[in-house]
Amino acid sequence: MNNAKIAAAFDQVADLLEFKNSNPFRVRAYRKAARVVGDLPEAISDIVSDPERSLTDIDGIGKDLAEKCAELISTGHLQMLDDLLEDTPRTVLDLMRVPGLGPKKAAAVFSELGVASLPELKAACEAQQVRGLKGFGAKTEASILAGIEIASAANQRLLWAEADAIAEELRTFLASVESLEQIELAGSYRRGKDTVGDLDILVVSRDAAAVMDRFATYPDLESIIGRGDTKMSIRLGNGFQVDLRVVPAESFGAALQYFTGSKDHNVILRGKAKQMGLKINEYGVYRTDTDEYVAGRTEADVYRSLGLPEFPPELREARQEFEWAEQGDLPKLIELDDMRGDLHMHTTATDGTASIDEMAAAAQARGLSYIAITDHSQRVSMARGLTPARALEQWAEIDRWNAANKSRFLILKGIECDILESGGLDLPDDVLSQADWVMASVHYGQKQSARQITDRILGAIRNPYVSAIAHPTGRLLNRREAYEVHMDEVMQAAAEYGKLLELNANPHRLDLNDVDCAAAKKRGIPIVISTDAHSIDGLDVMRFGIKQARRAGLTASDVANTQTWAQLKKRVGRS
DNA sequence: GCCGTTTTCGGCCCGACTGTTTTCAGTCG
Repeated sequence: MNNAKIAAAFDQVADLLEFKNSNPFRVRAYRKAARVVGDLPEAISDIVSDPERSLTDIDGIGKDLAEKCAELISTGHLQMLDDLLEDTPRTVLDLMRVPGLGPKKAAAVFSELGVASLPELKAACEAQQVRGLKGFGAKTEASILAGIEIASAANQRLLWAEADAIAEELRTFLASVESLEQIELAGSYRRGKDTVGDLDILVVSRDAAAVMDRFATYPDLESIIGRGDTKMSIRLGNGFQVDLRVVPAESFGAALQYFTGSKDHNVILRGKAKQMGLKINEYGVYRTDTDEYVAGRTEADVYRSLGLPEFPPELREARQEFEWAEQGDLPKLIELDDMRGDLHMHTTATDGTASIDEMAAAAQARGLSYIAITDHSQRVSMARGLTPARALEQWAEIDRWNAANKSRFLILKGIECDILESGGLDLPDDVLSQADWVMASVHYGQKQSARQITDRILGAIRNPYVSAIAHPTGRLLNRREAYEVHMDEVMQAAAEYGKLLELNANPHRLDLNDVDCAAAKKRGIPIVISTDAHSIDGLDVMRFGIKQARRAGLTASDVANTQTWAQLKKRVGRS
């Protein structure tokens, strides 16, 4: 029972309690516990089994939730959740995914009409039964009907990279409004979350109506959800929602802070304001007693008025940022310019589309001073993985390239060596020993048990020629869950054997995730951020990895490939 | 259900918008 599963159980309890119209603060307690457990950079089970420690030391975990964690770990079940599920079928939770249908209205259709799933809801709307309920009308019924399709869509969240493309397009589109003075995107997009549920645009304009009119003509607009004096929401063709808010200039910083969130970060901020005799909303910071405006023009002003540093958006997750600020050691987060090398990429030798020479030129053009060519090994037959002979042949070619190019740019002889299903590596040690840089990764047998997969990875870590584990959990965002793996054991071994872990910057992977990267940092394991490029353009995904690294609180010194190869070489045991 | 240099009880962030109302509840972020 890992942290993610405990968090999922608590989240489900929160959903069901909310549906049952329980005390909203109790619901919030479960939600907060789910988040705190999910964000924790160490295993709950480790804390439970340590007699010196107590879960109640974790903020948001009291006596009751500590016991529920212990119950989940020892039995694999939560009696309370099982009981709740007996009262309420799991499918009713789908009802609350319909925009406009919250817990109250969902409960009403369930208890009054016996509607327990999206298809039943659709039928009830079409039979015009829903409009008869108290608090419902024909318009509500119509909007529910329209919303069912949105709720049925499997993936509501976009990859950050996809959201980024839309965000930049919208920014350009709205920038042509003459009265527009400032524009910024907020929300989880600005915080750099790996997936984004919607976009929040903030603008300052003398003429709000002009901005909204322009917004209403956005080419990909599917429907207008609502429009008021200061707020307008639209839905795009892909179902993605975009909110636009027009705020006065003296409130821009406060609004940006407010709508960037996260919600939990803001709750803490408000609490702190309250203690100082201040109140804070999206219009600014005000004195509680006199309502006098204190700050709001810039985010820095808002935070300063509360005696806090301007947190980078990526850190605003109510994890450790307030603690860091208090101790005065908010980390100086890594930036794209800190990167000196890229240690994971493919060429035409396997499934890439560019040659070694082309990849080297493209990497140089991007300001890097070294790369590792890491084509697949033979087991990955679909990609024509390299046999020992072909690997040695490629490395000889790289030697010739380095000899011929007297520039300071360096190509490393690398390999992405498959960790076989049966354990062990896909290439013999006498071949691996001739590489400068060996990444080991799991591609097959991802459905094996956590024990099997963990042992395979531990075996790779113990191999003296392996430098790093690539995409350590195998997840593909919106497509495939991470395989089962005991990450705490992997990290312990990585720390012990001096091996590195990858943060794969491909926007579909972003693997390790932010929480695991933070855990690695805590254990002193260097992270290598790499693009896994299969083409020249593939080298440009580095910035997505940097975003995620920042969310983990990583600095340049936590990331191995901010160093020169001469420095890094010592770390990975090459002489 | 959590939490405590105002507290072990009584708080727990706050405002915009919509639809159904006729002063407000529900939803959302």
